[in-house]
Amino acid sequence: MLNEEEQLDLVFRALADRTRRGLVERLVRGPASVSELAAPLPMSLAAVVQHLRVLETAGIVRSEKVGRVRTCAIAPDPLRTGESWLSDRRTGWETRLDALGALIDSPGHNPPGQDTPVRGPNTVEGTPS
Amino acid sequence: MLNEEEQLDLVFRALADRTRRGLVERLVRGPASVSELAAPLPMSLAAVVQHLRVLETAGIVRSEKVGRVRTCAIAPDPLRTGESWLSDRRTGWETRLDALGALIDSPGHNPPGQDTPVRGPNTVEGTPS
DNA sequence: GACACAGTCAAGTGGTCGCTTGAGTTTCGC
DNA sequence: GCGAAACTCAAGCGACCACTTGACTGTGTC
Repeated sequence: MLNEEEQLDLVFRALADRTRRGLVERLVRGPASVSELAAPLPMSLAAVVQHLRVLETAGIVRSEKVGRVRTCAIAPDPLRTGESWLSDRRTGWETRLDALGALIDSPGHNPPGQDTPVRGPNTVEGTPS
Repeated sequence: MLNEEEQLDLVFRALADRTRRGLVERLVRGPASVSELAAPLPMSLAAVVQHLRVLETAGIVRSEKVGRVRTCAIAPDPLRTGESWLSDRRTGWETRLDALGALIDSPGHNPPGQDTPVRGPNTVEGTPS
């Protein structure tokens, strides 16, 4: 069990690497063995295994060994976690902007120009006494 | 100008850190100065500035200096980029699963059991001769 | 003009990352 | 049984990361 912050740490960190995103893109098209995943990549098999371990620790990939072959597949839940974090922040920002727009459109209000630095209604929000 | 892969590298790397995600969450609620952002955090101001630089390099934050105060704000486009990458992979995986489900449901088909290792219809996709 | 505020810059440090190499181990096909 | 295939493990290495400290620069206030 790991909380949401740890989960996000692992997921975003895992996806911050191009090789690992490539592995995810490949696995989205269907499961594959470690050797199949490593074949097109310009690095050692051991390196690919390490990348897979990062993805598996993040929960993005799960794998199962049968005989001498380890088969890997996507587990999409962590992707959803990252996606909804991003979506929540973005929509939060958009609704704030909308509210700000409504405020500016209200009659008798003097809207700031483009030369004015960007400032919200709650600039000193977290400021202590 | 930087291509999508570089953009994703920077965005996911920037969001892989808890402190930086915290800065984003704060900035979603409205713009703030560097000192305001640093005040509640248990680290030096210089460290916060470094985090902000990472976010700004990723394009997630933009900032403007007026007088001696630098005011930071969210720029949501990179968040969208990350969000849609995640969404595309996830939906890609889901549609593949749907197709697989339809295949299994088709009459006369012998579906694999739970004890069978996970395998798609295209396991040997990238395998060379 | 003196002083403090808000930030900037540069150097340094311990830790982690991505990758390699080399030496196992287990399993499959003959 | 024997050799090849498919990993697995561990050590090592250069680069990068998060953070600190200390010196410095521009800006507002008295």
